[in-house]
Amino acid sequence: MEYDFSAIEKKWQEYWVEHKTFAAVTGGDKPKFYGLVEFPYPSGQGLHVGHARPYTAMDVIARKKRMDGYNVLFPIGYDAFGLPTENYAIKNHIHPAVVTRDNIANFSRQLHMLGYSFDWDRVVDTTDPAYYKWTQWIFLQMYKKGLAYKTTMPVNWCTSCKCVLANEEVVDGVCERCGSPVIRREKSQWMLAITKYADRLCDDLDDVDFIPRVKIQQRNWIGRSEGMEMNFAVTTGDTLTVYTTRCDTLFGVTYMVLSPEHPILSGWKDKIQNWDELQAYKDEAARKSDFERSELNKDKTGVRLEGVRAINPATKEEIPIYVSDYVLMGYGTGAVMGVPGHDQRDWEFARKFGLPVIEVVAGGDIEKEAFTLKDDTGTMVNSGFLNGMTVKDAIPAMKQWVEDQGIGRRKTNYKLRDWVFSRQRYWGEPIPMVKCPCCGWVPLSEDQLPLLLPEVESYEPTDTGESPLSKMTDWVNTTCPQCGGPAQRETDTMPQWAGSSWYFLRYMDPHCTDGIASREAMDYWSPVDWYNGGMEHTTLHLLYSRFWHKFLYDLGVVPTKEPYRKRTSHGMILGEGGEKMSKSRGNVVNPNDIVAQYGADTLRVYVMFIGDFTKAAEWSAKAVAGCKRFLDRVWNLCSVPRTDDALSRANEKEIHRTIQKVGSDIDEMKFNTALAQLMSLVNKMNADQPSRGDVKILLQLLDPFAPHMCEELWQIQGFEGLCCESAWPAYDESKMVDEEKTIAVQINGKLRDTVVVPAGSDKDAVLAAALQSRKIAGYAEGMDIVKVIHVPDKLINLILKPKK
RNA sequence: GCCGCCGUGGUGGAAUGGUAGACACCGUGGACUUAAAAUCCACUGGGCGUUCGCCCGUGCCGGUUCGAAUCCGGCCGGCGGCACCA
Repeated sequence: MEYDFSAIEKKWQEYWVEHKTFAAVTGGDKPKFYGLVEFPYPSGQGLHVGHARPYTAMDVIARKKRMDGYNVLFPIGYDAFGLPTENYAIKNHIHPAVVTRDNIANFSRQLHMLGYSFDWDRVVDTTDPAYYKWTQWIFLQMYKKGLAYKTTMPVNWCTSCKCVLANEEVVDGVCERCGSPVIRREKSQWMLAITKYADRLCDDLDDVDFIPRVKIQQRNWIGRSEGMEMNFAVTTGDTLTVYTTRCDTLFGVTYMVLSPEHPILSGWKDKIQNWDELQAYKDEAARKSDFERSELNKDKTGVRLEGVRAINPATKEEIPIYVSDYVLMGYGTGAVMGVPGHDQRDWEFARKFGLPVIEVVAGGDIEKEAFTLKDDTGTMVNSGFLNGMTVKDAIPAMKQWVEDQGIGRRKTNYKLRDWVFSRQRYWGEPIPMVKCPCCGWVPLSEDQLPLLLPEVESYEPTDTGESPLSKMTDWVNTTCPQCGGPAQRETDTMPQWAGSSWYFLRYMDPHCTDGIASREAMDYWSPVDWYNGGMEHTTLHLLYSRFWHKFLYDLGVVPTKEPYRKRTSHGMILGEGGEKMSKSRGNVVNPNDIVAQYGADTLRVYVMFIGDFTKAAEWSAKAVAGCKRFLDRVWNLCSVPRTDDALSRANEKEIHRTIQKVGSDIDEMKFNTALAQLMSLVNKMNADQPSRGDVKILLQLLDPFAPHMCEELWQIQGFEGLCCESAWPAYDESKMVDEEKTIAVQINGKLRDTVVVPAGSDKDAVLAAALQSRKIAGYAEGMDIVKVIHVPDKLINLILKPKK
């Protein structure tokens, strides 16, 4: 018989809302648990099954934690600023706030429809002025501490969005969001000095429980390297500073290379004999985007400076200086020492320009390729006082020598760049800064916050690269907070990452009016105990929010150094056929359709059963139906009156095992095997009719996955209170043991038979039983038993040799 | 190029040193039905042989071990991240 899922699910969803069943209360005696999922961007398409997987997973965890006796905070909100809404507003001439309101209403309805146990009194919306007031406040604190600054720099400009992008938002030379080409433009931008936190963002990863992949990717992105800055004397009389991680190879330096943008070049204009050639090369490099420069990495280009040479401080020999675009101005000093014997790029460059290649570390074949060391092997040669040393010893020895000579110093470098924080768009948080002709940039005073977005007639971005706000002269023209004279507001807005960098703090106290959240609430709920989200946010949102949190920690605003104790990640749900779901492929599954056809509980069970949670999984309509069949079986089993509150003898053992397995599997996010175990238990109960006590435990164990149905059946069986508020059942290991065990019998490591023996039988007893087997006796005929390996209750392996 | 992950039936996947394929999907046969759907029961890795067995089998080749999907080395293939970062 099928159950009436639509009536049952509606009934319990309304009950939970009306009774605020899942409202979190700050404080109390219970231990707290704060489970977090990434809040959605409320797009016009509505919720996607891609949301359902991570949301259901954390809902299962949150529901189980409540049954485990935790005080659980499981909140949701909307990351609602952003381009799609703005573009939709432009196209349809609707205010983005209206679009946002409608989309949020739709998302909210869908999230309720899936039965998530969110605390609906704590919903956060980043576009709410009561929220973005505090986003602006954090920006002002950063400005006051010198972490927010405005500078003119080449930026990534998306030709379609007509907007600046952060480095992290440019993927393969195109805009991460719209796929249009990204070009370089000089623009004045607000920047956040995330690089000042680079070391802590790296080091503090040691103290958090993030999955290794996330830690590796963050460390990779930060790209810390320990090396030296070294000064090379130049024949012009000045010095050239390079950065290197391989100072041990100094004797192998046969040339220098400068970035085309290196500022020292202009000072050498009258000394460089081939200036015209150099200028032409610089002009060409300037026309290329970073992407083009790195894409053309097959063939090295460059210009040799005529009339200027450097001196190798180790060999005292004069060496040529080149300009080449493989050296980037943005990393290190914009100048490198060329060590062709031991750096592959230098090797290629030297080959192309006919430069000498000197071996200073023996062990490779520098005729064929550079001998670059990965594991500190090799011995120093042709290197004066370093000769005979291992590389491991040579590096500190050379560092010491360079410092003693006063020609260099130890230096740490990072790939991480400061965060480009301005966007030339309307639908974002206004940056609360005023430009005064007398005072320069002046922050708004905190009592002026929130600085509201003005109503504009058109949200169209401008081709000049100015925000739509720049046309709002009434809003732009203001007075200087410092001198009171006429001044102009900043018209750029913040990127979408701003609002999401601290939203988890707001959930702790979402209606707080005198701070981002009350100290009491933050002391109680911090840190987030478990944050699950997508790998695509590892180098963006996750890094940015850790940075903001550390800044707030330094201000004394938040109580912990790190925002998240534990971070896990889910795999994507792919369309049928194994491709990414997308509108253009037409393979998008809408949760509304699945819920209408099978109910929310089936969708929840399916997305948890689909496969390993951490890996990508392919949608299968057939398998969804299988999950519905499972729930129908549960319904049929549990909706008939049952008697006897004790566990039935027939099912007792399997029930205790299931309690243990489902509990540990949920804790480890192995939802698929938890459900497999529950399916086995249901199959068992179908064979051996369950008692009322059996049914009770089944409902409790299944409740996190299929909460509506379990709650209904709980009521039908007449159990007290709510199933979701009952205590997670305990298992008794002594009730799980088998009296008899089936033992695998191997001959020389190959399985030949099985025997049944009493549990806990010793080696001799098992051996005796094995030899009783006709098959085993047949194998043992005419053989000596040389050795017997016994694994208690599992296996016995007889090593046989022919009798002499 | 560097870093990381992965490779198991027709399919999704279990099993992380001890009976490979749990659980499910698909498929086949049966029961029920006037019939179909639904439901229930049985079978379901490949091959040889048919009461009962035997051989092969976790991308490929080797190694360690009494015993390897699992550990180690080397290939092949796929996915993700970073990428002229000195």
